[in-house]
Amino acid sequence: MGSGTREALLSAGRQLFAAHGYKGASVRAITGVARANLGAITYHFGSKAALYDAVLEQTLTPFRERLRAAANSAGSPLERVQSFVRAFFEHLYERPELRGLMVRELSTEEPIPEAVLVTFQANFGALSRLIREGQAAGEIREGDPMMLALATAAQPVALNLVRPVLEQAGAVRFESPEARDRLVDNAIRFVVEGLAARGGDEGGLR
Amino acid sequence: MGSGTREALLSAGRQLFAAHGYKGASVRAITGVARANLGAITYHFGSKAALYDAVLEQTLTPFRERLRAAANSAGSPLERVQSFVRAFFEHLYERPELRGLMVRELSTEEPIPEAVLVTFQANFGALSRLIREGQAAGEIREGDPMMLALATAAQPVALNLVRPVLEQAGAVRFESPEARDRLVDNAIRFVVEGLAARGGDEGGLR
DNA sequence: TTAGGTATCATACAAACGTATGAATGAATC
DNA sequence: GATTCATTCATACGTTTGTATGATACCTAA
Repeated sequence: MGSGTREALLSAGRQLFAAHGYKGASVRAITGVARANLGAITYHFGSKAALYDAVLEQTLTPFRERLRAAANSAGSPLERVQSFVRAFFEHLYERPELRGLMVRELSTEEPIPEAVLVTFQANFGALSRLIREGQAAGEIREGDPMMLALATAAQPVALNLVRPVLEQAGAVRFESPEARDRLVDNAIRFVVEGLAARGGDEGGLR
Repeated sequence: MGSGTREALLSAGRQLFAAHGYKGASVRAITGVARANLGAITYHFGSKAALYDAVLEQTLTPFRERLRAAANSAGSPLERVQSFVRAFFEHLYERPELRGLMVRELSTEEPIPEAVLVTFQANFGALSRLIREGQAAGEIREGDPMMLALATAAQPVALNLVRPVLEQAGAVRFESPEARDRLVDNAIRFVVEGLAARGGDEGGLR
């Protein structure tokens, strides 16, 4: 076991950094939630910034791997694009902290941490390759694969970003699983319509 | 004129809040950029929080009005959706600070300020109404107009959000106007494909 | 029991924070 | 020329920040 303190700090850090940002989450608040001593972060990680990096790494790695797995799943390229988008949604739903961390990282003007760049490139690369395959198979319409990948990934990214506003504005209820499913299905349908080649088999796959 | 100091504070605040967040932009930094005295924010706005609210209001109002104008422009509903999306992109491009402010506002877990909610509801409402019209005209496919509006707005929202990563990752160059145009055109094409009714006139409008 | 290393603890510290205060300034009003 | 009022200024205050320090506790190996 060594020390559960280290893991408690990572967990509290993930939660508080996501909710209040790097500056908004104080060392005292984090150690408080983790039921650890004030000096615990310095001892286990060296500094607050190092804890933040560790949190980012710990959060982004499973995300990266999940999307890679979805991209390599069974089915035609366009079907795998759908799996990819669905996995994107699901992962963000299951790990609410990821949203806050990701968004806060992107909104800043400070240099973007390595882990974020790596994750972006991996996910974005996987999706563009998938789209290129789909074009070769005649399943996806013509167009720059990178641009199409961006437009595709925009669905899970944006819909999760605006989630708190949707809830607070009362426009769409995310909490109910049925509403969430409808939203995800709608996004996937939208993506398929946006990507599908309009030759022979009309109407897309779903 | 009264005092250019007030405007200088708003301008510096807009810039620094967007770049570094609320907590990251100190009163000393803001008054420094504005070439004003340390006490100037207290004097002119009462507090740092009040300055932030003023910045938000000053930034969001023109945005709201621009999108409303685009939604009410000439053309068929689907053409007006395109104008809406294009105006969305253009406004975010012309006012880079809006991106940082908006995103940072959405990533937080604190209650969302009035001005943000109002802006969201106005823009989202205008877009859903447009889509409903398009459905009535047989120009836009079936589906919940709110869901379709979300999927549509996702393009400008997400593509602007990830902009710094795109630039830093070297994936897409935003700085060059031609690349930007290609990106916007691609997003609009994607939206039209995603929305268009597939009856009679195949292939969408653009 | 003793020694040694790891972890936790209560504090202390300097720096940065937002705000308050009262004096100085300058232009307009009488 | 004196008065008034809005503004700017230097400075001080009390908090909160991240980190450093040295003592204490705990477990393992001798």
